[in-house]
Amino acid sequence: MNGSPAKLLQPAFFDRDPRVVARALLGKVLIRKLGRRRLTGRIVETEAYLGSGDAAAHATAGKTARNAVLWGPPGHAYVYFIYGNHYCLNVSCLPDGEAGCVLFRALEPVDGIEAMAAARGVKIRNDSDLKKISSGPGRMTEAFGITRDRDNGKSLVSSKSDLQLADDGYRVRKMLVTKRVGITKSADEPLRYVIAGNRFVSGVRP
DNA sequence: ATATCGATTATCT
DNA sequence: GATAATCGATATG
Repeated sequence: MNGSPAKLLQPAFFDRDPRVVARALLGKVLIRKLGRRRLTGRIVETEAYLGSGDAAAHATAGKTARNAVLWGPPGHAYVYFIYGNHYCLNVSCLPDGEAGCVLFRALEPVDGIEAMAAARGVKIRNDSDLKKISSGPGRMTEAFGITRDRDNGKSLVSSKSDLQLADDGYRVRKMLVTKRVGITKSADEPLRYVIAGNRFVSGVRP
């Protein structure tokens, strides 16, 4: 449990440019409700994907069955399968009819750490093993049991949803902006946002 | 410490 | 038939 009660984010939070939303999401929490238990992770790394003009975005080639959620109302989950192995979670941005999203790349485990570690198949022997739970887009979806069948198109801002985004009052001190990871097109755009110094950011750290 | 590579499948050319 | 918003294992310095 957490000291301050987490407040569910509103649809209007996501009815903005993905770059604004991606920054604003740092420090917020992702919650998976499992009966009376819950998994919680703090968002420490995001990337913005825009509409037309962003060659790296799935929206760039137009609307298809796979990416239709991107054109839907803001605050909904866009989940896709990648590299034959992994799911990635995004949240739709901008008003209904406009495409754009934020990719979640890493979470700091908060609640349900044992359950998440089990879902990932990792044993927590020491402090650094915690990073294996949800530091990476494919890792965090596995920890949360996020799949396309289960979660694609689902609202992340409904009190009835089992997957939610909320604000628990945490304040981000400093944020860094870098290039996005793992893409070949539009690879130099500064659209990745991380909480400075947070050890759960994906990749190698100094 | 960094580098390379195989896994495995939905989607698009 | 090629590619992909990745991960984990293995090899090498």
